[in-house]
Amino acid sequence: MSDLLIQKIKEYVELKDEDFLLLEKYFQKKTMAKGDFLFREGDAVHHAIFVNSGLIRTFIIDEQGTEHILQFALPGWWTGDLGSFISGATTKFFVEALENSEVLSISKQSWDELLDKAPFYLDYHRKLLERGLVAIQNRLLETFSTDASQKYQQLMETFPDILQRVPLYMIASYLGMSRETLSRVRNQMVKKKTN
Amino acid sequence: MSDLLIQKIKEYVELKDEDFLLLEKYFQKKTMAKGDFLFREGDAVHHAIFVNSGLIRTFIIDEQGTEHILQFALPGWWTGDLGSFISGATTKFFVEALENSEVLSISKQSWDELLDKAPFYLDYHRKLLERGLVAIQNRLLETFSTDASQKYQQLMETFPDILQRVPLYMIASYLGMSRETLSRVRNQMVKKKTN
DNA sequence: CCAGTTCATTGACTTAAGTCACAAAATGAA
DNA sequence: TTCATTTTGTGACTTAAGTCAATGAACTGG
Repeated sequence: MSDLLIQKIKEYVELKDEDFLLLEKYFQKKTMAKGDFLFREGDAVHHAIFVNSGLIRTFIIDEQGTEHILQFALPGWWTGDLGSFISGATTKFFVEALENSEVLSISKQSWDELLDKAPFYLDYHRKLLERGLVAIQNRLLETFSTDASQKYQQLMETFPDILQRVPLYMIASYLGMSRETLSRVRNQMVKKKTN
Repeated sequence: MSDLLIQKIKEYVELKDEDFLLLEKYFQKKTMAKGDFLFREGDAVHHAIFVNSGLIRTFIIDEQGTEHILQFALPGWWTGDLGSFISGATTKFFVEALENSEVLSISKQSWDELLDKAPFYLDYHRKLLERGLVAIQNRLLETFSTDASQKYQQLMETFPDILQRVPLYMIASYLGMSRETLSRVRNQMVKKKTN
């Protein structure tokens, strides 16, 4: 079983020994090579995904053919498409491994069963949702109230590790700007520092 | 007790008669006149708010002094600041009644007790969070992939009622554009229709 | 270790949206 | 109704960011 998942759950709720024995049954380990897709636009999403190691991104492609990255999921994060997972509708997302990765996969059916049987899991899930909602709210407000340079600096502070691991054009996409703009922003910052 | 809250909960979970007797104890009715603030930046937020009637907005004011509206809460919606409510930190939000309104208020303490005692409420809350997270994700992706005109048209389709009830400069703020831009977008749409 | 791709940078130009200033409507309180 | 305030609309101009195109750097897989 994934020690990481157990560790993460413990950050939110109390876990007894028999509790994480229960978890074993529900999750399946899956390895992904860099470039593998977990699913693509149009797929039905019947699994929730927890990242054990590696790096996964979720993105959409809009009508103009432009990619927009919604999330970079590092170890300890959940990823996938919550909307499709709960509604059963086909997804608009692509989920791709940016590095060789290992994930835990749980089917919708198992998920519902687990929520039903394990109060601690329900509680964990709820707290995760609460924090997730707050985080994405903040991200939305940030897109409204900051310019390109501030967005980049903010990212550098909150997820410095991501900058080391993903190409800059993906960072730009995540921040909602063109790669050229990001390039210029970075350039400006270097100039200002050396002054 | 609020019939609306009960009705809303029933949209998500099964409710027995004794269940909504329980609810009575936890919520307090509060009336707000147009222009009243429920709380402001810097306040500690110890209550969650359910809108029974009227219209409430939540917004922040950024460093440049510009307002950014995060939400218009119509009857049946929850509002406030989830982040501060769960963490206890002071808020950056302003919550203001745009019309004379009636809300239900529940303290953090009661909230936790209710979640603990009433499994149906936990379930309702969880499902609400799930849908809320998906909705705000979609809003974020929309800000990345659409121009001013598309954003306005999208809003017209999803919340036509709001347009009747709030000044346009607030709509503009909600959509993340200046009031002048919104004015021009609307003007263009009229011209195109009459052609 | 080389060839071919992928990625980043830069300059020139375009464009969508913002800003400022003012005027015209609309609203609403006395 | 009237007067003051709030809200909306418009023109002129600015600006941040996008687009296009070309070049160079850096990986990477055989």
